[in-house]
Amino acid sequence: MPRRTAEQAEITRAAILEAARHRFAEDGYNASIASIVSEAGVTKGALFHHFPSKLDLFREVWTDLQTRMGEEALSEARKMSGEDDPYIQFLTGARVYLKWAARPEYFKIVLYEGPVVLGLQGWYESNRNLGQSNVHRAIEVLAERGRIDPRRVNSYAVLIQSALNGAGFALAEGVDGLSPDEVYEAFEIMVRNLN
Amino acid sequence: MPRRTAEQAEITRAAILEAARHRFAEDGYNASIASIVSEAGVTKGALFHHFPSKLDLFREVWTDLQTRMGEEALSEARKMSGEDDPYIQFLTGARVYLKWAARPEYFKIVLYEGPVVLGLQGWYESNRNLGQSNVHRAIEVLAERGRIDPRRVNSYAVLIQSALNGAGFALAEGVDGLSPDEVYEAFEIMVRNLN
DNA sequence: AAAAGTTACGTACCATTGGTATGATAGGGC
DNA sequence: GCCCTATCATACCAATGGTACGTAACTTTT
Repeated sequence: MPRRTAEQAEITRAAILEAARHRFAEDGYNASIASIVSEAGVTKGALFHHFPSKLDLFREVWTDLQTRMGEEALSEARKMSGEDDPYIQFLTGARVYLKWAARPEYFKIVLYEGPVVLGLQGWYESNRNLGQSNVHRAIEVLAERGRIDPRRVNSYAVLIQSALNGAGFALAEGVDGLSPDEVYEAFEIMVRNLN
Repeated sequence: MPRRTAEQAEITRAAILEAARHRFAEDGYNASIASIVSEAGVTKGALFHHFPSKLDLFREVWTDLQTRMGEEALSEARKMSGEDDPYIQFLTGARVYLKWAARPEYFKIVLYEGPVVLGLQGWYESNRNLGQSNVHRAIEVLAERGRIDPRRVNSYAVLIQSALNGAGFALAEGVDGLSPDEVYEAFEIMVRNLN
């Protein structure tokens, strides 16, 4: 019984996306298409009608998660302080990020499988657009305020971004029983002590 | 013409390992077995005789690279200072690590594909054994010397290890045209300023 | 030294899986 | 009411990891 209404088609598409998110989070990218369409209650025909390839499907799941995390970070930063101090925004963003990193779906899909599946350049660029730019801007602000050596802005930006990234990994993995708050506190101190 | 001498067999095995390292570094884990045996000049039979599965082959390539990097770090640390100060050893290890991280084969196989292919637990454990233990020990030393708050040892260890890891990524990617020395200097300052 | 057993492969085949080609049916524009 | 096309379902294809089995040479046993 093909050719449903446009509304129905949208539901189908959403069901596939959701199922894909579940399966990818569970089994990584080698979750089979069969298992995805099975969970979504459709067939391969529907999937390949809505998405050109498995990779595109993954990319869309990835983008969706990234977007939602970014939105939460932004709205949180806005409500946090009326003024828009990039440094405070950065810290708020870091906090939100650590929270999301501990969520299995976000962690497994965006942080863990994402880079390898989507390729280095794509992932790194996206990550830079989302995170690194914030980090870089925050470090620059510190340099402008005379708190750190301007020549080390680029290096610091990379190190800080990486520390945050890996902290997300460690939290998701439950290393040493660390909590997000605990790690965030140490992170904040580390950044504050740069010079 | 089967059943070569044991010496010949070892050559075959080494050829497969080397070919696998090349192919994995080039195309990642989805480098086909066919391409590996082709480059090695043998057939699938030889490969599956020497290695139980593609995954085991990858793991062996991975381990080999890790071992060689670790040995260089160790020998470098030994020749660096007669005494064995864990903190100096840690810094030396960091330097060597950054150098290796910029090498395509090490980067692509160990850092990039490794975690996803081998699974989180395996990679993380291995990584903890190799790097994190050094990092953790170094941070502990800093705590013992009263330089940092002992309660933050675990958090700092994760953050520092991650910063180093990601710095390796960034260097291999050539982000912002950073050089290993430059990043290492910033890294050293960052660690020194912890409290 | 000949037989027996094992190692080191090569070859043919199998099962899974991403992707495609084709077809069918019903909703929407004229 | 008719036609076009969006929305799927089904049957099929190609690539790939892995296995089964064969075979010849080295090693050990007697």
